[in-house]
Amino acid sequence: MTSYPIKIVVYEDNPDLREGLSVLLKGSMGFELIGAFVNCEKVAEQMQELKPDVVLMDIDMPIANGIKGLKTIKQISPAINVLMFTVFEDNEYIFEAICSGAVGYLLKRTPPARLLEAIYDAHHGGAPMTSSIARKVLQMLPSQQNAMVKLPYDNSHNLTERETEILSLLVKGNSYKMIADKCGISMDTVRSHIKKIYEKLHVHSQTEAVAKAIHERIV
Amino acid sequence: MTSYPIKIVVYEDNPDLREGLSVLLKGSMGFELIGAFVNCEKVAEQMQELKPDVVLMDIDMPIANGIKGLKTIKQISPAINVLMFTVFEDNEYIFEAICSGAVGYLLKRTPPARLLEAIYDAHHGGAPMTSSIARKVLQMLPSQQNAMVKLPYDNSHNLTERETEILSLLVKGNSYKMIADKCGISMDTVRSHIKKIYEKLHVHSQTEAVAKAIHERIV
DNA sequence: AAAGGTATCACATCATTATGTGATTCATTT
DNA sequence: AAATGAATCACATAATGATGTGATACCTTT
Repeated sequence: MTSYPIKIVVYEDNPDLREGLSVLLKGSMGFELIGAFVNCEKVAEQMQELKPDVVLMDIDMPIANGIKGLKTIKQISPAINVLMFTVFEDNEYIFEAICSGAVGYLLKRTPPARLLEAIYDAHHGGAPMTSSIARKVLQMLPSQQNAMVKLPYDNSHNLTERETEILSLLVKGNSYKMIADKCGISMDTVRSHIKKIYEKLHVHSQTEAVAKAIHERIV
Repeated sequence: MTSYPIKIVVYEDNPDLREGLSVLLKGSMGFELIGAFVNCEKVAEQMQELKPDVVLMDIDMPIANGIKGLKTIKQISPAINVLMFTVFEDNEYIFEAICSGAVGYLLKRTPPARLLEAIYDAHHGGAPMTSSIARKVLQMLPSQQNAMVKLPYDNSHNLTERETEILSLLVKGNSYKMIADKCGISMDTVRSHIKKIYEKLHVHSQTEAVAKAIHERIV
């Protein structure tokens, strides 16, 4: 799954920067630059031919820009990890890039060592980004208020307190015996509670009850 | 808005670690530790009295845990930047912490220099987190846009296709027999797959496996 | 005082799950 | 050619779970 060295393709219209990246990657153990292009016009063919592990993608390029390139790549080979690489912390682009499957977002002023680290991380299942970008990403997430509002416990099934307690212990993976212990009651009582829970939830096994409990936010 | 030095409060039940953080912060220019506590029981009063800029919050503490503490803090003083600080990259907690307004998520094995950097970032509008946590956060984002772009399920447990399939059938409430039917294999084979799944997920019952599968977005 | 719901416990039985050991086939990697 | 891992099946046993039928005690609400 993870290969060594990491095969990298760069899209970057600035010749100096492209050259700089090329030198950096060539001089670094474990990284192999297998292609560097000025824009994304032929990204589809290039991906199919080169099969890189990681793509470093400038956003602001003439003719075919990086967001477009990203989308094309994720369409034809979703497994390739694309790192966006840009001068600006531009919210719009960040949002679009992340939603289109970019795995990270780096600024061009990232020091070389961090850049290599980021490429490594991207290849190994991480999503490298600066903390200020991360903050912007977090702002796209449901806020705490929303979360609060969206997460009331559902008790449309009219479970009693005890039943809810036992259900939540089930969700946490406790056996009947463990529940009996934790609640200080007999296993038979646990049984009878669980029987009642099944009736109320209209299920016939622990598994179903647990799945329903989590999905419907009962516990 | 940004103050100097950065005033920090730590919640951490491990005395060694608490002491270590204390020494680190005292020895670092620009950082001032103004409080360190073993749990979040009195977090409300402490916040009102100390008014820190950044809180470093352990998650797994006895009596009053870090998620609870986080929620209390964001309720009474939303401006305080809370950094979660934990041993585990546990999806459940990450999701809850981020949705509750945590500004970052650090692992305890973060080297001291990075830790200071993270606190600095948190205070200056960033959201420091490791790239692997960032990846998990990305997975929480609505992957609107093309259905093509599917952010990958968490497969950090390295389940095979077949195992994932069977796990998802379990989550839907199927018994071994039903799974055997639907997959066209024998019950014994289902058993052996499930045994393997348990090993990989480090669980010992259907219930635990199902809970983990849902919480960690494995299926 | 009666009725209804909750929480508790017991006994019984059958079904399902968990765990161990072992084996075969196929494809991939070394 | 050998090693590895995935997927398949079999047999066996112990533990756990599902379901049924009662029963007692304690609250509320009627």
